[in-house]
Amino acid sequence: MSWTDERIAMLKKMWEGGATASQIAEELGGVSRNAVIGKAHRLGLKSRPSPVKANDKKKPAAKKPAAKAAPAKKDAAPAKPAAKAETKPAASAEPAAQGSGKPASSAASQQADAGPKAAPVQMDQQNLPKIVSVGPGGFLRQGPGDQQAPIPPAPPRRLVPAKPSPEIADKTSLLDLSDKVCRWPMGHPGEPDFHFCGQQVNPGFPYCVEHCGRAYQAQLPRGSRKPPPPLPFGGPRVR
DNA sequence: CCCTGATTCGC
DNA sequence: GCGAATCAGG
Repeated sequence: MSWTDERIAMLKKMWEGGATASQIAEELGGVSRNAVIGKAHRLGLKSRPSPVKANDKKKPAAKKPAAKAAPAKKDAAPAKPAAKAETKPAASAEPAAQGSGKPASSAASQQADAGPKAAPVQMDQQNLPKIVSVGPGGFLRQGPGDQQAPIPPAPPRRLVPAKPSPEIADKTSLLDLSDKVCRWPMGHPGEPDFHFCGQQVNPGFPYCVEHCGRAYQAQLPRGSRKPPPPLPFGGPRVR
């Protein structure tokens, strides 16, 4: 697989959106988690709340000199790493049946990218796992503190009907996203029919009125673990 | 164990 | 430029 513009765009979107490298790799398909990370770095998108980089030593000089040069090839290592528990190399799950055209409405799951600054959902990288509502894929969103009013969705006004705007007669692709259109994902990235809602947004929200209703449903805490990323792209994919 | 991202380095 | 191997923290 090569890094086409689309794939790179997808990578950026997801990476910036908070999706993990694994999720990105899985959605892109045909690439490993490492490939995604490597590419991300080469693209300059680096650093994000990395679990392994929590420490802020004033002396960054602390590297792994001894462990570096040698480990690459285990030169004189007497015993090889018995535990080569490398997780399965993401088998590219390409949609085999394309001709049948599956309904994308099955289950919207992915994220919808970082919304406008005014978006009710804050994208704080260090935010606390306060979960109270569910987003696109069923993943949980942040707490009320980050969400302002629970739901000021659509007051009165004549709201955009369910008919698509003329400007978005066709599918709204990843690259067509803007502050004006609903970013609710339809289907999954990487799939042939993946696109975004594209409706006119509910002013102040990243989604249209209809999807705001789905995005901001309150859901009280439960046994639900999984702090969820701010804007998880690879939401619980329905498989 | 699992997960995460970071880094290195041979290709 | 790419990504597997590896490292290292949670």
